[in-house]
Formats: sequence, structure tokens, C-alpha cells
Amino acid sequence: MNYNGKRVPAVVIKRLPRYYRYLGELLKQDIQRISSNALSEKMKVTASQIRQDFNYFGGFGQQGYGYNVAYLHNEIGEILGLKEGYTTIIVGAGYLGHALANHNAFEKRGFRLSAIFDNDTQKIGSIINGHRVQDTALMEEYVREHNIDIAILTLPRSAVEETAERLAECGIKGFWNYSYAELKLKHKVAVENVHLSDSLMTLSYKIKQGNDE
Amino acid sequence: MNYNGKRVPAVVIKRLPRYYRYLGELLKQDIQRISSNALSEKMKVTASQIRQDFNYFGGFGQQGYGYNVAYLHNEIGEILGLKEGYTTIIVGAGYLGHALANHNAFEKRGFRLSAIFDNDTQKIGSIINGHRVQDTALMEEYVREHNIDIAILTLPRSAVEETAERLAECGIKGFWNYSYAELKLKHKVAVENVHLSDSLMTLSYKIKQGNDE
DNA sequence: TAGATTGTTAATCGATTAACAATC
DNA sequence: TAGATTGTTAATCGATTAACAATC
Repeated sequence: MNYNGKRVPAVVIKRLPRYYRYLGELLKQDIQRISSNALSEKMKVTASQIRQDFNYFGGFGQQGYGYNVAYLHNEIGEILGLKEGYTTIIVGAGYLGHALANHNAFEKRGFRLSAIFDNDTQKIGSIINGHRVQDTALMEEYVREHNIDIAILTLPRSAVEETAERLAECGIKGFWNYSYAELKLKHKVAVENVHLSDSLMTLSYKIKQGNDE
Repeated sequence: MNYNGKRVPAVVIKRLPRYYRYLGELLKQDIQRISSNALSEKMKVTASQIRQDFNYFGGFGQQGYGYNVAYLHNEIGEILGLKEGYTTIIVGAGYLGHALANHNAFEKRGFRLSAIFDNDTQKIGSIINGHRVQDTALMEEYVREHNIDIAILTLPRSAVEETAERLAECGIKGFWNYSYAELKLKHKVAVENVHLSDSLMTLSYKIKQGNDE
């Protein structure tokens, strides 16, 4: 995964949200600057790694001073695309879709829920967090008209492949996939899978085998 | 993280659920054996990696034959602790807790939801997927009495640290943490964090910067 | 200026891939 | 037996850590 032509390892990108989170905490505590060393203690990673990570994206610090928290927080937010105001739709108004629609942490991070779709006539028309559930048949038209960026897929595995393909067709830029299936798409679209069962099984392993790192 | 005294890299363990999933698929299709090579094509990883991964846990294959799908699937399930029948409670009966309580994929994997707790008097007494929501004040007693293994934490960040500490005290073996906080516990308990916002931000990065691997 | 701390290069460590002898 | 494919060792690649000159 690239940044300004430079290849950035996926592990580094995975760490960015965590940095963003910690810097947000520091901001809240009115801490204005921090050294890689101080941050490394808080986050339990090496100062070396912190400096290396940041330097994939350019120098955000100042010798002898450290990093300006507000500036760094803002820059990482920018890199993560949080300033883009990406719009989302939820496809699948089951329990999970319901939960995500009501999860206001996402709005805080700059994402905006635009609509919710389902193909169950029982669910169509019901209101979830102020959004009237719409028929999936109207989905493509809506996405095109409203320039939707992200589709949150909380529908059954059986329907996800076909639905994702339809959405990719009409210009969706990324899928946040909660279905227990791995999307194989014809189009080049960003995909982030959230396989909750996998996570639970990992926890299960840790319990079974002992968690000695 | 160890297995039979041998150190197993965390990346390998993270891959186990995925193997388990694919082998389950093969089973459903009545495929009885598979070579590391054939599996590598399906899963888009190298055959070398597959063989290395499995060999952390012992030899499951047979030269000239490959791997018996049912046997391998079963063994990985065993390693992951899916045969233990771990019992769970959900703490926090908000939208997310609600969704997880109704997510039957977990029961399929051998986990059993035993009870749901919340401290909101509005929620206590309501029924979620057959479970009556109980007062958090009764949580410790319940956990001790029913020998609960896993606590699923879907409560607000402000309450999670204290609640987790209380649960660790009465013998919980693992936390599946959905709260946007990193648990720092006195006790040695397994923790698996699900930070949904982090995942969404990673997707956001991929969209912003282009997803060229 | 002296002290602190970054940005960056070099060294180390660990994970992935390749290769092949063992063996079913 | 011949062919296939594992288990495992060795080679490579990439990520992490250490070190230090640059510089605020």
C-alpha cells in the first residue's frame, strides 16, 4: 500500500489508527508536545518504531523538541482520509446493521451514514436511527445519485458476493465487509474485512494455550 | 504465544481461523483430501507457508497424499479451543451487545452464551434472544457460580476498565473487548480487542491512498 | 551554546519462501 | 516401484531495533 509513491508496509498502516487514538487522548489532556520516547512508553512500542512509522509519511517532528500533538494528530487524520468526509450506506438491516447504524463513533471520525438498505419487505420502511430502511432494488440509483463512497456489508453470506459486485459496478470505493465470506471482485475496490468469528477463535486459542507472549 | 512449549508467532495464530474456515468449506463440498499446493491456490498464500504453519502444531499430513480435510479441520478446531465449549456472558446490552447476542455464528463455533448484564434499570429485565438482562451487580456471583470463561465487553469506555477488573477477579479467562479502550489488567487474562473504528479508518486509508498492494 | 530529540542509516531479528531429502 | 507431496532445513526477504549524525 502506497503513500506518495513510496511503499508502506500494511503493518504500519494498521498502526496508524492506534497512533491517532492515542494522540487524540493526549489532545484531550491538553498535552501539547510529546517525544517518541514518551509516546513509546504509553503505547508499549519502541521509540524507534514510532519514528520509523511516521517517517514513511514525512517528518512531522522537530529535533530537540519532539512532536506537536495537535499537528501530528491532524496529519495522521489527513493521511487516513478522515478529512474526506466519506459517505456510507449500510446494506443489511439485521442486528449488526442496526448496531452499526447507531454507533456514533463513526460520525465522530468523519464518516456520514447516508442510507440503509434491505431486501426484506418486513424491514423496508422501518426507521433506524432516523434513516428509513429502503429497498435494495433502489440501491444502485441511490449510490450513483448521492456519490456514496463506502458500503457497509452486514448481509447474509449468500447474498454478499452478488450485492458487492452490483455496488462496485456503480462506483463504490470501499467495502467494509462483515459477512463471513471473502470478496472476490472484478473491480478494483478497497475491502476491509471484519470477521468477528475469527477474532473470537483467536481469543479462544489464547485461553486454551495460555496467553504467554 | 506458545503451543506445547514451542513459541508460535502471533501471525500464524491469526491465520488459523482462516484455515479452519476454508477447510470447513471443503468439508461441505465433500472434498476429502487436499495438498498444500491446491489449498495455497484457493487461499492465495504460498504452499510453503501452509506447511510451515501446520508444522508448528505437528505433522498433520502424509507424504505423497496431502492432508485429510476432516482430520485437519478437526485438529485445528482442537488447537483453537473450539472443543472446549467455552461459556460467555455479554456485559453491556446496547445495540452491539444486542447484535452479538443474536449472532448465532458463535454458537456454531462451540461458544455458548450464558447470560447478559447491564446496569441500566431500563434494560434490566428485558429479553434478548431468550436471555433476561440481569443487573451488573449480580455479575460476579453469576460468573463464579456458572464458571464463565469469556466476557464480551460491549459497554461504554468509561465503565470498561473497572468492570473488566472485577470480572478478572472472579476468574474470567478471556475478554472479547469491543470498548474503545485498551485494557490494562492486574491479572493475567487473555484479551482480544475488536476496535471497529480502527478497521474503518484502515479502509479509509486504502480508499484515500489507493489500494495498490 | 549545550541538551534534547529527531530523521535516517546500519545491524539484527524474525517471518516467508525455496529447495530437497524423506517417505507414503 | 514411480510419483507425489510432506516435513524440514537453508536462503531470502522484510520489518524491527539500535545507533548516531544532523539540527532545532
